[in-house]
Parts: sequence; structure tokens; C-alpha cells
Amino acid sequence: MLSKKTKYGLKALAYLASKENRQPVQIAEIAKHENISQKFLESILLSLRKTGLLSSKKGKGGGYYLIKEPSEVLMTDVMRILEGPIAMVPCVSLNFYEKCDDCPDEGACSVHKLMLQVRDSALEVYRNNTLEDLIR
Amino acid sequence: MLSKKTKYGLKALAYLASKENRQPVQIAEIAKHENISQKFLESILLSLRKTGLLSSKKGKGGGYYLIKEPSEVLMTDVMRILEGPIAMVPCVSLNFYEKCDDCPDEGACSVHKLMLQVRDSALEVYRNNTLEDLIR
DNA sequence: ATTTACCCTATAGATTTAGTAGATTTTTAA
DNA sequence: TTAAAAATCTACTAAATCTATAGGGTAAAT
Repeated sequence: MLSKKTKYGLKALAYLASKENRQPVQIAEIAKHENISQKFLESILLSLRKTGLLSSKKGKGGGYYLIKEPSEVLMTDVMRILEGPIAMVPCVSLNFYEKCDDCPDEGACSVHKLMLQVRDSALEVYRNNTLEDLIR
Repeated sequence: MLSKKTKYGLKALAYLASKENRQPVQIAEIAKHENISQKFLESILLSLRKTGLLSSKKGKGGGYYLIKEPSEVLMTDVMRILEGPIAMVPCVSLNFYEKCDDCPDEGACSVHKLMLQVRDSALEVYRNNTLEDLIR
């Protein structure tokens, strides 16, 4: 299941990308337009800023805005920031690899084999989509 | 993330499939061989029986066994039983569809569009794998 | 002074991952 | 025929973690 954090984060990014100019957009405006709890969105946008997808400006006329062009923002990066590993088990994760403690031999593991395929297929989708692709 | 329930269920099914004959295999044997908490596995196997993937026999010489040949068991069915919907959001689910309450227009939703692609790619993997594919 | 993002904390509820205790059914053996 | 043993089945409980959100105050820009 996709967490609401990810869902809201994606919607917020798409909303920012849909704006012609790169003027800051206030949290309240995004929250209202996308039907998101404003306080929750606040923390999501913060994490997007800290990981380098967004920048912000305080005070009047402030808000959040995209750093890069939408066409430069890969969904692999967005998903990893919002949702975490793309792999469904740590033992097939490229960026968050961990050995299973119950599994003596990864090469012989049926789950490993299946989840490798699932990871690769998901990865291909995310690699072929940028933020720009989402808004048309 | 794949739940441990699903992971253990897959391993148990693969173990049963790897047995040449279709004699019942006891919970304890599966649990030991796959490093799974026996009591937890018990409830997982029960749900697999109730959904028609396994059958069981009580008493001495009893245990669980596959109803169908491993090559006849599609991973789409297994995953839906163990993990639930394959889609990451209900609004793109084939078997568990639900409308998002925050989303006025599915057709215009960026999340919807992306998650459709992810669902289709995962579905293709699961459709092209049977239990037999997992054990070689 | 006003407006906005930023930061910290708490929390209710759900889900996950088990553990405990016993009931039920089947087979085997006395 | 009866009793014991072997296995699944059922129900209840509980700890731990995660999720989604709210509240209240701080810092910075205008």
C-alpha cells in the first residue's frame, strides 16, 4: 500500500510542477487544492526540501517551489524519498540492501527470485517517468 | 514492504511444491526448515487452506499439502491471498477497487496515472510466474 | 507587525507479529 | 473398546511498530 505521505507528496509535487512560473506556493494553497491535512503536508514538504527536491521561502510571498525542471525530476528519486525502498524486501534493494536473518542462501530463495523481478519492473516504470510526465 | 506473513507463506508454498510426492507435511517441519515461528505459520497455512490453495489432514501422518500442481498456481492468486491487492492504491485495483475520497477526478490524478503503470508491471510479473517457477 | 515556513511533541488508532491455552479430529496401540 | 498420541483448528491476548494528524510555539522575511 502506498502511504498517504507518499500520495500527498506526489500530489503536491505535481501541483507545483503544474504552475507555469516558479513562484513560491504556500502550504495552505496546496493543502486546500489537493484536499490534504495542512499540518501533515507541512512535514511532507519539509522532508522534500531537506532531500533537495524543493526549496522554500519564508514570510509574505513565501512558500515552496521546485528546484529543478519537472522533466529533470525522476520518479525513482521521488519514490525513494517519500516511500523508501522501491524493493519489497531489503534483500533485493539496490539502495537499502539488508540481508534477511532467516534466509541462509539468497540465491536459492524463492521469495528473493520473485521480488527481484518485481523490483526491476517497478524500477523501469519509475525510471521512465519524470514529474513532467505526471502532469499531462 | 512485503509483510512477513506473505514472505513466510511464499516460502511455505515453495517448500511444499519442492516435495516430490504430495504427502502431507507437518507445520513443524515447514517451520523448522524455513526458520519461521510455528504458531505464526499455523495461521498463515490456515488462510491458505481456507482460500483453496492448500488442503490439510489431521492426526498422525497429517499436515498440509498442495491441491493443485505447482505449475497451475499463479502468483497473482497467491499474492492477492497473502498480501492483498497488488495495486498500491485502491483506485487502480482490479479486484479491490475503491474510489479515493480526496480525489475529485481520477482521470486527472497524477498518482492514479503513475500507479496504473506500476500495477500493470507488477501484474505482468505475477502472471508470468507460477509456484513451479519459484523452485528452480 | 504580519505573514509565512520551521520545529517539537503528543496521541489515537490501526496493523503486524507473534505468544498462550485449549478444543477437535484422526490414527495408533493396548 | 478404550485410551493415548499426534496433529490441526480456534480464540484470545499483547507487545511493538507505524500512520496520520493535531497543537503550540519559534524563526525569518517582508
